[in-house]
Amino acid sequence: MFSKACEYAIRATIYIARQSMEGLRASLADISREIDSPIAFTSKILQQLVKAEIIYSTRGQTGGFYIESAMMESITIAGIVTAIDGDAIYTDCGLGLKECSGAEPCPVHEKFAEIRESLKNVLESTNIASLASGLKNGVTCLKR
Amino acid sequence: MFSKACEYAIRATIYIARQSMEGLRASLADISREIDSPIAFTSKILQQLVKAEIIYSTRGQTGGFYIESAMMESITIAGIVTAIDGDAIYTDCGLGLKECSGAEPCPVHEKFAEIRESLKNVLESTNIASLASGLKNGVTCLKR
DNA sequence: ATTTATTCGGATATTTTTGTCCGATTAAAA
DNA sequence: TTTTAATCGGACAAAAATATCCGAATAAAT
Repeated sequence: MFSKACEYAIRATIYIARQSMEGLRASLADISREIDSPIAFTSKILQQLVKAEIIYSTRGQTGGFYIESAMMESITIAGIVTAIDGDAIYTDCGLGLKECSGAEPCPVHEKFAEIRESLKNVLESTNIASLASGLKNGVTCLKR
Repeated sequence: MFSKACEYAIRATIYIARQSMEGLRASLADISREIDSPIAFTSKILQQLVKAEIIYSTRGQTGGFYIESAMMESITIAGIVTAIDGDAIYTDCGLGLKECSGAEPCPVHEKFAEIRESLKNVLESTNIASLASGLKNGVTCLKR
């Protein structure tokens, strides 16, 4: 469904949020260990998230990544997906047609429009704060 | 959502069904032209569909690809997706975790299970006969 | 000031997906 | 029987996604 990069991005953001809830910064090494992802690749993805202003970073000793607590409820899965994979998953034709639309639809246009709509709703209504809480509770996990 | 290979597979199967409805075989050249896909790559994909017994082929002059009319209603999008992309889209964790399950869920497990379920329902309930009819009517199209 | 621990950015490598080429095989038509 | 038009199968090529390496920049601790 999502690219590997996007999967790592979502998992990393949830972990960073969990740490930020306790006032802690997360280093690249921490994140990579806790979400079980390749460290150098994860670094690139975190940089993309920083540029998209979904997470923040500071350099140097005691540096790391964090999320503003005020923002936690407004960061959605949808926002992360858009930042990393773009919005193809919401907008592109399921059969790969460039000009597929209501006027000139592919054979599965109507059915797929429904699915994409419900997917979009779920991703937009799911914020990082709630996911980080479940993680803190030990209800959910981010690796294996 | 699907791989390019799978998109071509679905479009090709619909076109072949449409032709088979009129008792015609479709050649590789026809298919590639009518669904606007790279011909040699399409050839490989058609061979996979033949092996999966979703479509049939005959060699030699006047040969080509076709679908048994008795089977048209039982060939679903879901079947084609499984043959080409496997069932990862129905079964794999949305965040890429290997052991994600109800017992040890990732943070989006419940929400994604819903989406996958509704996707699966749509793909399993959509047969090729109905899609080919829409194409024959000129309501839908397979290229551009 | 120097050391240490961190992110940033560019170049490179590997793997997977997508796509091409071409000869072998098949079967109908000439 | 030869030619022609088609699928099949293996090797190869190109592009995209995934992943690694390493030095530069930064900032706190020593």
